[in-house]
Amino acid sequence: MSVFGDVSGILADLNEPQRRAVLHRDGPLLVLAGPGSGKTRVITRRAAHLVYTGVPARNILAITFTNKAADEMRRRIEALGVGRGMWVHTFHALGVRLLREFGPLARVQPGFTIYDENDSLRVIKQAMELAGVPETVLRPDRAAAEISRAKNRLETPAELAARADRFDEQAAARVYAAYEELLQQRNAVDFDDLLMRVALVLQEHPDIVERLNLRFRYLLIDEYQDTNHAQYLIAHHLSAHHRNICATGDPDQSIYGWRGADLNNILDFEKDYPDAVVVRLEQNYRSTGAILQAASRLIAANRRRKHKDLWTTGPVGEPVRLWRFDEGRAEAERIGATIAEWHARGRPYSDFAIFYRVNALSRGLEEALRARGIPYQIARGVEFYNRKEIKDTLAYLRVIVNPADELALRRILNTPPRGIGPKTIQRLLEVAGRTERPLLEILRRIREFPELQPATGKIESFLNLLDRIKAAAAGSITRAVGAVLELSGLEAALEEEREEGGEDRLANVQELVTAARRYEEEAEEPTLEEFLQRVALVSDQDAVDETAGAVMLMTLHAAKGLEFPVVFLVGLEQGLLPHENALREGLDIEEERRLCFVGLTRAREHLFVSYARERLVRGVRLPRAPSQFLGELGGDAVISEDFCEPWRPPARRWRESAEHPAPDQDGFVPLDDQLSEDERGMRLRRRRRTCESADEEDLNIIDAAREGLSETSPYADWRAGTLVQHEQYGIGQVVWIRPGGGQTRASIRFARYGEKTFILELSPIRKLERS
DNA sequence: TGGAGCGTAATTTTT
DNA sequence: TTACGCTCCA
Repeated sequence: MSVFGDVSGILADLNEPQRRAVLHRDGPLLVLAGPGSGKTRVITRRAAHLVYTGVPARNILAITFTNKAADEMRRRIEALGVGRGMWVHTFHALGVRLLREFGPLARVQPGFTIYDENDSLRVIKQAMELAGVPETVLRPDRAAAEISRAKNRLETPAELAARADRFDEQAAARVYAAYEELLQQRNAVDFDDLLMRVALVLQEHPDIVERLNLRFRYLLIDEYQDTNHAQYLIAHHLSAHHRNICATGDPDQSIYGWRGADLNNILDFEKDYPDAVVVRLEQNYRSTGAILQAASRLIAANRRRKHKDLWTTGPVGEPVRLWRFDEGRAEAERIGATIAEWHARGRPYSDFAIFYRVNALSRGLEEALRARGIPYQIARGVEFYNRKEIKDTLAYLRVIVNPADELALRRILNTPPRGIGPKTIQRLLEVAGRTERPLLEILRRIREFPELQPATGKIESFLNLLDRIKAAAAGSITRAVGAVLELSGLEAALEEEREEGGEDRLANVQELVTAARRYEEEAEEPTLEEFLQRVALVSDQDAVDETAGAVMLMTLHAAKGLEFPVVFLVGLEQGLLPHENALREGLDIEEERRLCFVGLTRAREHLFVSYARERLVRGVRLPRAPSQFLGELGGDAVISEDFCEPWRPPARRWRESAEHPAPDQDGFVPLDDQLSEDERGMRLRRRRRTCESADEEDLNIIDAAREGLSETSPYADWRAGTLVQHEQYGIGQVVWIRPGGGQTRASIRFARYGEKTFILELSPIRKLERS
């Protein structure tokens, strides 16, 4: 049965710490797994080992963050000849399953809808209207973030209100209350609810905790560093009795703090479980010695971490290359040229990946690649299930499954156009509000309301349409999807669009039919309800296909968990990485460093990091300063190459001196960004007086970004309290001012317009001079 | 009902 | 630069 034949086979190709993690049986276990240290292997082997030694597979629960990770883990465990019956889920999918079990305890009815972020934002806008909070007071996305934060901490609207001391927090609490009301009316939950409600049920029902502890006797949690408070509590409760919790993760790869992930969950694991066994996986099987050294040096600058010594028995390999350019375009073109060259020498395109901090940087790279005919794939946002035509189609099914889902109902009422315009919808909503009945019920009873008379015919044929789809849905899910497309007129509308030379969105909805068919074939007991709930949890992240034969472009966040033979990490500039918002808020610069660390450690053989001295930011050419991180990853594992044009005055070639060694025979020179903190400080002080060479300027900018405003900044003499004049808003007073990556941000309070934040370089603001 | 025109704002986004 | 949301007009 087993592919190994006997238990010892499971352990044969593991190193010592890996083996310890696999063999550990009962009690809490923390596996601190550095990048490329074979973490997934450990988890899957551990699961297999438990089964081999007598634990029924159904008693094991493995939790991941992404569907992709869950699928991968399931696949690998099954390949070991075990795994049938094992629970391998994302936190959210587990949430759905438990919510279905808990039902009313979690305030949900059968058929409940899961609102994704877009849906949720729409409902929040409606809630803001109900709560009387105008968008000028609180932006809907801010409200959404605030509510999400509260939910992650299990705070109710009342609790948020009690804690709120700022005006916008108060407003957010009121929106939160209205939002919850709407969700309840619509029998809907958002992503955060899938965690919060489960956590609350567990907190309030010890009997359920006990039952689940009996069902799941061993818990495996991956990427533990990314858990938020709700997830932490769920994990804690689910292992409260047996305490067989195995958490794997790496504090150095925690990059979702801004989404509520709490690094303390993993840092304090040993406090939560004083008897925890801790295993460190420090041997790296992925990267060359040079890459590892650079990454290790960088991350060593962080304080909030668990120390690990990453090492490899593999070759040191090529040094990491640090490229400097005059302009972002040159950076993109150099990368394009390198890929073309290497590809001509036999490397497949799929060996290459380009990472950036913000999506906006992808454009220049795309252009450069396209110009050379290099195939590339962007691991982002053409999110299948977020496409309008897909959401339209699914909305019909949502209404069938959950008649209370007003959001979906409103979406389809006039999609495709059938003469039920905003006016009619407005009236319908008024009646629904007045009578406090669900919208669908109003439609059904349309004849009772004289003011809705003009729309009666159209509404009734719409209801008739719904009924026919519902009849089809009783057959099969595939048929239900087909019925929606045919009967609603969506298909015809898309067909027409295609014939007129538009996008082939028809192909997308046909893909949905395929997805439905696949689901029906795979699921044990397929239901439309489950199909919709499953679809709601699919993300674009799942679509990342590393083997597509193309160069991969992605953000650093999307890169986590992946690896590539050749990696380019672009835009290592102050304000980009670290991002200006992290600098400005004085927030988590350490998270930015971890992000950089994640990027570096994706590379197997070759790693290029680059920055430009000027870049087009939102159409404006701005000077850029090299990232402070460049100074931290130095050492002999890194060599610098300067692609700046020699005749450009600010970008002179490196001068030859004791401090600036001549280029070696390969044309590389070390950049003195590689100096230690102390050395740099001293050197800066020594050299500031004679600012002569390009790198000095760069260093000065870094320095300025760290210490405050550059002396040469036109805003050097602006302070909090400085009076300024804005072209539009008139006279105002500076509340705070902070530089960052060639941009100076300031918040200014105007008498009439309140406080606003500006990028001074881009705004029509000048200092008010005393006259 | 849809499109043009204008103003505004601008990380990251496992689910 | 670009994307979105809003208003106004045909």
